[in-house]
Amino acid sequence: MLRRLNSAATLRALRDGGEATLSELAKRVGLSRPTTEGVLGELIDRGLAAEDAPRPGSGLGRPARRYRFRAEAGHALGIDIDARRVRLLVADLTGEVVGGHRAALDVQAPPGERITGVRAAVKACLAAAHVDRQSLWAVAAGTPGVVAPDGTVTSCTVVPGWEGLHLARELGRSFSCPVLVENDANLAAMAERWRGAARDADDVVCVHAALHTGMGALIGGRLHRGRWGAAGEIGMLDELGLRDTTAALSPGCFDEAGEVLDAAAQGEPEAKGLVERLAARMARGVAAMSLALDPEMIVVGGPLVRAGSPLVAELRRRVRPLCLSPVRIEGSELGDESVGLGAVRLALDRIDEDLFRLDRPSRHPGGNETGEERQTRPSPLS
Amino acid sequence: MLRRLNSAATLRALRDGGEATLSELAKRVGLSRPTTEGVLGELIDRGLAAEDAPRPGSGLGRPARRYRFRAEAGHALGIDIDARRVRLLVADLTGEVVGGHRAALDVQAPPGERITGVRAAVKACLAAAHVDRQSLWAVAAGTPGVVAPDGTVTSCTVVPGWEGLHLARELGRSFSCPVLVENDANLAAMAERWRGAARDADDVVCVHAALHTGMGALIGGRLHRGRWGAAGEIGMLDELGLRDTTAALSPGCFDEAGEVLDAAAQGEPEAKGLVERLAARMARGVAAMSLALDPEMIVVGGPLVRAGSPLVAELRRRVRPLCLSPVRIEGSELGDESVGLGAVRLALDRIDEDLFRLDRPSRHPGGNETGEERQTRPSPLS
DNA sequence: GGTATTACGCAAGGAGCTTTCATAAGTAGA
DNA sequence: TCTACTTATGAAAGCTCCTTGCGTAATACC
Repeated sequence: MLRRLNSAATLRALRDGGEATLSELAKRVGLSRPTTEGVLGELIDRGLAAEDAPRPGSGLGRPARRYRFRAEAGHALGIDIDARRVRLLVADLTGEVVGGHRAALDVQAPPGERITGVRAAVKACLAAAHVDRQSLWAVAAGTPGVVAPDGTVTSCTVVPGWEGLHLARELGRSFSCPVLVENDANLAAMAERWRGAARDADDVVCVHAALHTGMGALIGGRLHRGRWGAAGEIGMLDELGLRDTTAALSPGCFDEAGEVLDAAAQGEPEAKGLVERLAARMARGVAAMSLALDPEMIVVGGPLVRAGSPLVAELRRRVRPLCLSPVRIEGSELGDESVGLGAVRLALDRIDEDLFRLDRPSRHPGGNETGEERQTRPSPLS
Repeated sequence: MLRRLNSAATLRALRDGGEATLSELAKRVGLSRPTTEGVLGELIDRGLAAEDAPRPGSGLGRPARRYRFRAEAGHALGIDIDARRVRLLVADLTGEVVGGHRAALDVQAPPGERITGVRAAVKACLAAAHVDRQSLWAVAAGTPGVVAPDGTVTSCTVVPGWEGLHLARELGRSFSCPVLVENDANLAAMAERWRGAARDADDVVCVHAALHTGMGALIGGRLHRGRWGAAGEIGMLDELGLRDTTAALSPGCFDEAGEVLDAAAQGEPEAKGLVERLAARMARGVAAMSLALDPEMIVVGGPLVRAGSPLVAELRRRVRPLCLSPVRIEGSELGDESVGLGAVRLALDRIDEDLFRLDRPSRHPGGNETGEERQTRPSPLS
């Protein structure tokens, strides 16, 4: 009944507002103290809250007992898989990153081998962070390409053999918690809104400039995947200049492109010219997305963005005249962690969904699922 | 408290499920009969429910008292203003259209005169439908051009002098209820999802083919306006072929374009060729939107769409190969009522927002507002 | 006209939240 | 060191709202 509601509200207040005394918490939630006390007892039983040592000398009167959200009760794992490497981040329930790991992958390796590499990296990551596998409540992975709602990679040009793989199911074998798979640009967008340049924007587009430039969009603060997970792939239209973006810098070799970027960031004129031409080429694609969605801001990230690179400034200069609205355009500050961070955020969102659902308050979120289920609105019972 | 919740749930069940007896309603909502009884009494006091005559002979036992949603308690008015005419639709609280009206407007008339014309049309419409002005609980108007969140027309190429007008405020003077203003393509999208071709789709794009072709998008079943109300204006990019779409059929004259459309619908070869060429030109723009959003379906409507016109079929043929996903493309079935119907739906949504909000159950939704307020999530109190 | 059936209305019971009051556990000052 | 003040705790009483259960009312069928 309505105990659920108050329980969820209290949990949220405790987590988002940080450690608090009973009275503080009661005021924060808007409930009476005895009720809050009861709810807290329940939360402690479920392992989601814990009592801290009281702090003496912090004021007049009897010292209040202090309670905190037990962030270490569970963890979220974010995985960023691309053609050449895998990056992992583990975070506790507040989103505090408690460990990470990275490992190289062979570009030409077949999918099975690639998955094996990911599994090994996960093992190493969890060991290093001293996080028990049972303590993982959700896992999310980002990959280049289009990811269908059920977690299958339906289209991917940059990872050989990746297409058609039911990645969510494959990864799911390693875990006993929900495993989500998502397009990398989409995750980058989530990361930018969570901890990046788009922190207070509800409608965000994230340009993920890489081999092929994809984009992710957050609408109303929520990820927009599209019916088949293909939202943001506007770069498929040739005339918009988002295809083979790396090749525009250096036809053929990826590392060479990196050198061009570094040189441009240092001001080397010829390299700068190349990057500026790339920006000019990409501008129509970014503008098309901006006109389609009219976002509050656009964050430009991905491997092709280096600190001090002229790419962002040049894009800003070229895109804005094409738009109707005064959209903000900023470079990413998250570097190459954006996708991994976004994956963590996605996993945390999945955990929250379980934690705050009103129909079934479980101590430990549900079992293994190899896909995403449709959102269902809670029943309006008493 | 939680009475509000049950009250709202009961109201919704009564409205969406139709007339019912007490026990039926209780079962529908999941509450006990006495509780439902109490809630219903409250709803009757608020004028939102009424008791019907019992139906004798409809079964064994004592005849049950029957209750119904009082749809006539309030009304929603939808206004469709374009360069040449204004169309109005009035509906009751269930969305049943109870009246309509249309009037011509002078294309060259200054905004003041245009507004006066609209006011007169509203008066005529309400009189014909026998709807009292006080009975209007919300009004929505659609117009070509970009409409800012506060109801100002910030950009409009087809209605002279329209740009910069605070249309929501101007129209608001005539009413004592909330007045919303929205882009016509956006409203068309809402109409298509409500009563048109996109009835069961959550992510919908509506192509509104007119002088300038704009698009509206529904994401997750909700209208996506964008930060400045400019979402869908992807046609501003020249290379996408959505600009001056009418001119492509007949440079100069609007009526002539209509003749071309009629001729094409009847199979006249030369006209058909013109329309097909137009579709080919528009295909990239529609595909761009489809790639950007990956909608479940695209509905093609607007003045340039006639029954039997080759435009829709040709667009379908040209757009789908450019997309990654198997998007459905259908022609509108709503004709020239789509914008007006969408306006009614928007007004009804505004009414629902008041009717089902949990913090303040008012008999009569709030006073005059000349803009849209930001959505605020209900407080999580007990 | 009697009986079976279904709905209504009232009363009792229970869950959950709030208010209130006495008590406990500290700090500040004499 | 003792007293007064302040603030938190714990238990009890009271309120609201929902539910269950029972007796009564109104109709159809035989």
